[in-house]
Amino acid sequence: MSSQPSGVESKKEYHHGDLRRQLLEAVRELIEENGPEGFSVAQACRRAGVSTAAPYKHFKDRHEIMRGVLLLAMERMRQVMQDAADAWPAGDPSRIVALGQAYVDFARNEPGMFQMMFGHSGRHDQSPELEAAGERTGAVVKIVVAEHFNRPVDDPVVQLRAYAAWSFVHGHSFLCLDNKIPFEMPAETEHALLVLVGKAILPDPSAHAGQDHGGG
Amino acid sequence: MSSQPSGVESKKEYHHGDLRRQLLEAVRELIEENGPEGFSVAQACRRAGVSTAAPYKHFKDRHEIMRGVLLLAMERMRQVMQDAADAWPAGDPSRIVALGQAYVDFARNEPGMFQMMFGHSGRHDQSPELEAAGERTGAVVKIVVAEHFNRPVDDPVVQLRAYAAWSFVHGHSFLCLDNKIPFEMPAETEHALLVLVGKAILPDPSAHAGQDHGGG
DNA sequence: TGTACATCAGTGAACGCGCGTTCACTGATGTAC
DNA sequence: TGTACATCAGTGAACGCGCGTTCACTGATGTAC
Repeated sequence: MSSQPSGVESKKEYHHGDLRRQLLEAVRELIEENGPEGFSVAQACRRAGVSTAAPYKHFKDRHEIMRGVLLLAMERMRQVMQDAADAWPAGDPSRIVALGQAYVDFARNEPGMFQMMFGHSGRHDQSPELEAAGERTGAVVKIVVAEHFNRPVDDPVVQLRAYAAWSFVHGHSFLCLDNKIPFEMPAETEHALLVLVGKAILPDPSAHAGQDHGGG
Repeated sequence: MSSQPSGVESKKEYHHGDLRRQLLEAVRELIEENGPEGFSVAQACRRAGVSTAAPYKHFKDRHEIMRGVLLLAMERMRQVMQDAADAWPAGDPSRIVALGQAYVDFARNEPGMFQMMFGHSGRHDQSPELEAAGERTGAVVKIVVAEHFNRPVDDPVVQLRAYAAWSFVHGHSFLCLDNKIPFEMPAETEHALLVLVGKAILPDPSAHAGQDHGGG
């Protein structure tokens, strides 16, 4: 912030001043427009208004750019999920629904990023930082589920149920993006679906205990 | 079959005789090895032992090759799902679990194809034929769920519950491929998970009626 | 059965393209004195 | 405050690469007579 240039945006300067951030943003835009894999360093340069050699002052190579983009996206996702959960008091079942809704909404708002983060992984650009960011996001879900069941976070029931819930919203997100939903689903139906599956996978623990919550 | 050459495999002939099929197989292999997007027409030609111009006697362009590959994959998927369901009598709850397991197994056995079919769609290669094949696959799920609830296939309850179940196995499949499962999951735990979620999303309709199965 | 010929399914060389990355360079900035 | 200079963040031209596709061609095959 303090090292920014004088603030005259339109004035073309030799030193860009904010190129790193602007390249990451350009790549993000390109991916949203053309899909994951649908970007090139050269395109991002054109968009940022610099030569194709400029990025190499800030990044080792193409993959390091991608890792930067993914890291920011993962942090955005964690943030919207955390905010959604925080909108309800701890222990309220609506917290879980809100969390799932935030996940699906993120996928819908940033489909390119979402597909990049989950549809291509393993193959491509990974880093310890990115993995840590992913775990921080996963932790948000686990903590909310742990509160729901009033059990520790590493309890097998919490682990399994949290994973089951995540799988569901994850799958639903992908199917949304792929236009694979075989019927009309307005927002209120989607909400009802999230409530229905939420109740099914994460039943109120106080209701009827003694079921097989088991983990193997 | 009947138009095959004399059967001498190693003999190099001017006319290949089975190039179309062999190109599709080469592309499938390349995608499994290098991931979706990780293939080129040229590589497939090398693998099939023909010049890079040869494919254009059988396909209009790259996209038509892709569509061919995807169509075969979708049909394989439908087949394994149908077979898994048919291994149990109609109405048996195990039918649904077997269907889900077949879905996940397909994703694990053909990760490249699975990601190609679902992780990149919309953007790329689609066709009415492919869409129809996808609907045939979806129909397998819907029919089994309809039998389970003893309701017509187009009943809203069937539609919603079938979709919920599909979302779950779909998400689980993706998370498996991405190595995102945050704990150990041996085969029996996975089976237990499928049973658990199956029961939750598709409860025995004869048990306690009158719940909100609703569709928004 | 033998021959003429249309058709089919290959070849191999070439094309233009956009890409990621490197290179020597240059202009602006920050700092020591 | 003014100047010398190291450093930093750009430029623009060039590179080699693999790609999808086209082209004129050629050799094998099937068929009519």
